[in-house]
This record gives sequence, structure tokens and C-alpha cells, in this order.
Amino acid sequence: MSFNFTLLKTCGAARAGVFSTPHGDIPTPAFMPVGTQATVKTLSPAQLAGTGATMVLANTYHLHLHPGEDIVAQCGGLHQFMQWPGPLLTDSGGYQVFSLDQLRTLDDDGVTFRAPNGDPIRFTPEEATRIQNALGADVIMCFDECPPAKSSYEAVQTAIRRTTAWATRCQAYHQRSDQALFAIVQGGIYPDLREQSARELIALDFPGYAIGGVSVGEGADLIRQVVATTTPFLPVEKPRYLMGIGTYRELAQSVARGIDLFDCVLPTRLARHGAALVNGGERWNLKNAQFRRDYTPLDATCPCYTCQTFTRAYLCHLIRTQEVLGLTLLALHNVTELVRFVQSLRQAILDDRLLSAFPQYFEQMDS
RNA sequence: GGGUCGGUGCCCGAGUGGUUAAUGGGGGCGGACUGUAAAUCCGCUGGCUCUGCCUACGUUGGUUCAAAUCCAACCCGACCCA
Repeated sequence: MSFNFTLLKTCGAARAGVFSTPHGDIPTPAFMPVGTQATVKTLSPAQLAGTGATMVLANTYHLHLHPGEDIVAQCGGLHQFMQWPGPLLTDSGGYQVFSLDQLRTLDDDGVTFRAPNGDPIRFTPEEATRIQNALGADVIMCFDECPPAKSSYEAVQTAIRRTTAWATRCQAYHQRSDQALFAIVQGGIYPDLREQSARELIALDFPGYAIGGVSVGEGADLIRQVVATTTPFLPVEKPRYLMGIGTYRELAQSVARGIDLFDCVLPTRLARHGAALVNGGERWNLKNAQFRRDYTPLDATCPCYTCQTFTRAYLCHLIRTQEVLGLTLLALHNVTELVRFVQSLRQAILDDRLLSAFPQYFEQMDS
């Protein structure tokens, strides 16, 4: 078997483990940078590896549009295509059901998106699975319906009904044993629907489970609540992936609830917008005048190339003059920062001191 | 010396008699960003004793109830002719 998930240590509900894939092992909990278009924006694979990232996420919908899965397959698959030798995961396009809600129509059989050039793009569970099989990531995701945070109970009921039906179809269509197909629990902010969705998907016996439908506009309190009410239903022996989450507090609290994998665009997007993640959660806009004559490193304790080499004044200059290197250097730092943060949470679990090591993130957490 | 066009807020540049402290850009200052249609998006950007007042569209004077906008002279710039 190409996939294996081994738990090394638990600390309350939190777990430290190793998720093994055909392209390498992922010490968990782990943070996955997002490389939607088969690139973590502004970072070369070598730079990405330098951040300590093990697994990287790419997107089925975007790669289907450009360059098309056939071209990726012709290049020998996604790993070869983007020259990332480590583990890869493709998201199914389910999030685009949410993010492109003005540009798609939804029915029980699937979704029709309108591409930027106007073309209709039809995604069904079978099509999303076929594309992901062709792309060849180690972990692929079921095509799900991701409803917005403000959805009514009835709308979320429909979404979990479709998500379960679609997961069944993805599972039936999926053929490659060297790819693990994960299911995605939906249910919005309604605990009973989260439980129902989890139970239905667990009955289908997937090798891993994701919590989807968070970070869709609901706010930190509800994210915490959704994670708290969903994780107890997920199988202990399988990896759990909280999709789209990447703030320090949410990462720490979710790890404490037993989440193993995370992804988030935040570190790379903030970097491209000129902001650095520092001090365990602060966001600094490096364009601000206060950094113009700041000759200290961004974070003297950070081992990344950016912090080891350059001053804040230089980063400020690059951002102000819109030099592309500025984006790269901030992305390098931000990704390193979040990868290392989750690594430090893992180490705390191994040391059996998760809550005491990071008290600042757990003060508002109910049991 | 003659002629033509032009001089607008930090910069560029609209506006050619009346909701004009004056459209847009840029720059400046700040904010947002959570499975990426995001190197994007959103504010603010003359002064003050601030529900109002003052100062502003080269300068000065004039016409008018009302002028950045019309008239005159002057100053400055670009180009053309001598």
C-alpha cells in the first residue's frame, strides 16, 4: 500500500503522526502552501523546499483550464510538470463552486462554470475525478458543494446531500491506487448537518477526511465551533484535513482538536500584497512608512533567507517600487513562518505540552 | 520684434459662466485579505477656532447676482516667422 498514516503521539485530541505517500512522508500536523496553477506564486521549487514545506496543493479547475490535464499528463504528471518531487494534493474544484458563485450554475449532477473566455466548463464528480487522475497528485479530493457561510439550513441540507452523492460517484470513478481520494465533510455552521455529513461519508470508507466549507465568510468563532463539532465524528486512524485555514490561532486550536493537515493562500497572498506574517500572528504592511528606515531584519529569529539576509528597509523599498523580488522574499518568509509554526505545534504534541507551550492561542477555547 | 498655442491642487491632466475645494490617473498615508478570476481590492489626501469659515485654477484689474471658466494688461513656457 502506497499510503499509510501512523500516529506517533497524542496530546488530548491533538495528534502528531506521519502521513506516507508515494512521493514522500509528511510529518503531521503540517501546513501545505497553495500552488493553484502548479506553482506557489513567486517561489521556485527550490525556494519552496527551503521553507520546509512537505506537501503542496494545486487546483483541478485552474489546471483543467490552463494548460489542461492532457498537457500535464504528457509531461509525466503534475510532479514532473511543476518539478515538485514531494507530495502533492489537488483540490477538486469544489471551492470554485463557492468562490465563483456568480459564474456558475449548480444542479444535482454537477456544476457548469463560465470560464474567463466565456466557455461553459462542466464539472461533475466523474469529470473532477478524471481530471485529478490525469494530473496525478498523491491526494485528490472529492468534488463537493461548498455553500457560503450565510446559507440557510435547507440550502446546506441540499449541499450535504449532493456532497455525499458526489463523493459516492467520485469513489466509484476513481481508479488509481497510487492516489488517495479524500472526502470532504460539509454542513455549514449547523452541528447536526456536520454530523450527518461526516457519518454518511465515513460509511463510504475513504482513506482521509477533510472539513470543507469553512473560511467562506463565517468568522473565526464559527470556524472554531465547526471544527469542534465535526472532529469528534472523524475516524481517529485516518488523516484529517481542515481546508483553507491559515491563521495562527485557528491553526493552533484546530491542531488541538485533532486536525492533521492545513492549507491556506494567506501567506502567499499577503506576501503579494506587501504584508509579512510576524510575531505569531501580526501582519505587517511592509509598505508602511515606518519601515523605510528600519535597518533590522524582518524577524531576527527566523531562519529563512529573507530574514537572514535583508533589512526591513530593503523589503520596504522593493515593495514600494513594485520589484518582483519583494514578493518572492515576503512569500519565502510567510510560507516558512506558517510551515514552521505548525511544525512547532507538532513538536509540542510530541513533547506533551501543546496547551502550555502556546497559551496565547488557547485562552478562548472551550472544551 | 511679430504670430500661434499654453500656464489647474505634490506631479500629470479634465473642466471653458452657477450643487466646483474643483472628474481621472500617479504619488503619498492607511486598511482589508483564510480549499487564489487577488503582484488585488477599499478608504483618506488645501488650511482652520470644522454642522461653518478661509485660501485656491500664472499675476493684476474688469464684466456679472455669480468667474478656473468671459474681457484687458502684464509675467512665464513651447513652437513658428523675422
